[in-house]
Amino acid sequence: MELVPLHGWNLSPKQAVALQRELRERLILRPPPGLKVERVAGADISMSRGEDTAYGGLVVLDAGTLEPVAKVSAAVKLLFPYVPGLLSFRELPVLSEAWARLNVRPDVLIFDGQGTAHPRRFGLACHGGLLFGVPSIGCAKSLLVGGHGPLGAERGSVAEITHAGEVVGMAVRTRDNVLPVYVSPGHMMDLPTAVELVLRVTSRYREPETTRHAHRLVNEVRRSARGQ
DNA sequence: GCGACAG
DNA sequence: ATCTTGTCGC
Repeated sequence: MELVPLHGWNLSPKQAVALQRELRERLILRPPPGLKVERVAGADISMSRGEDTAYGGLVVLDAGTLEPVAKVSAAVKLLFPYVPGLLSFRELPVLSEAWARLNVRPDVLIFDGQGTAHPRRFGLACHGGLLFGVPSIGCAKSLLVGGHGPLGAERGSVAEITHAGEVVGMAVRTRDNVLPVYVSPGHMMDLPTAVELVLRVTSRYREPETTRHAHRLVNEVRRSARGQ
């Protein structure tokens, strides 16, 4: 699939922060009118302890059956360190390579990380959605910023995530009596739609099937690339 | 200055 | 993210 030319990746953390402040102005925090979700994709990366190579992958699922219809992966040398708040600069170079190899366009892409639930409202899902030109959602396993009140123990229970007086996302219980996931819109998305979609692609496990498939894919790719 | 801190 | 054994619970 096509990439939207945004910028290079050889940046300092300082430059990355400045870029986030610029790029966030381009975000559209509402879904395209009449959005029909027939294909949902997940993205993830994997790496080994002392290695500097990252493996990135995307898996597109049929939204009705949740069966994979396309898988792509790539391996790239890591350029950027892990800095809380700047995760996209570490993960998107590899994911871009994988995206370029994809020949099926998903209607929505779910990232393993935050969307607007970010100190500058520009998490991985926002950056990725903008770069790939696709509606996107952030679905993280833990919070980066903000907090939320209690939520019911049943699947479907939610609680607003607030930060600096703003509602930036939603804690969502995807399974009864299991820790919630943290959902926030990325690009071309709003919070209610993001929550609805995450629940739609989550069934037997805490995390969306998209994320689980992508996670398995990149780990398989890394294991089979090991030693070569 | 002190802690918190997606993956 | 990754490194790892056992263990609690449905």
